Amino acid sequence: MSPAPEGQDRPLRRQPQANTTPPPAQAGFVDAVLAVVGDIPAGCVATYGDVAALLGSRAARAVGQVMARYGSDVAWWRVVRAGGRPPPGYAERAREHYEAEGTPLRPSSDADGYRIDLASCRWRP
DNA sequence: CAGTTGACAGTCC
DNA sequence: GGGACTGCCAACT
Repeated sequence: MSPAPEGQDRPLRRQPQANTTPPPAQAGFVDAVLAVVGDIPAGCVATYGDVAALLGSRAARAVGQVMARYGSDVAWWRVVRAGGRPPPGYAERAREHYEAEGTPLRPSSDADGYRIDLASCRWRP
């Protein structure tokens, strides 16, 4: 196929926020992340990079920040890292949700003791 | 206003 | 197959 060597991807142009006076906190990025996470069906998971990509940004880390602060109101366990690994420190809590929702897990020798089978349950918009 | 942080991803060795 | 560095973006101090 075409090599498409175009290095200039211009993926960007985040949605303009008409709101110049953010009341509680600019819910622009936050609301977007929570909305995407809320769209993930039970039994499926998405990576931080996927969520960020849906927002039109590569800010995978920013997504994690939102989850850390506002994730308490969403299914944060449905958002995992690349490689199908749950967030460090939350592996046990996430595992409870995965088993409850029927998310395909795979045994692992990692400290977490398990891994998410992204190949089978990676959510795709 | 500038620097630091942070539940990451992707590539290179 | 695993480890280290860099890049990216948004919020916090």
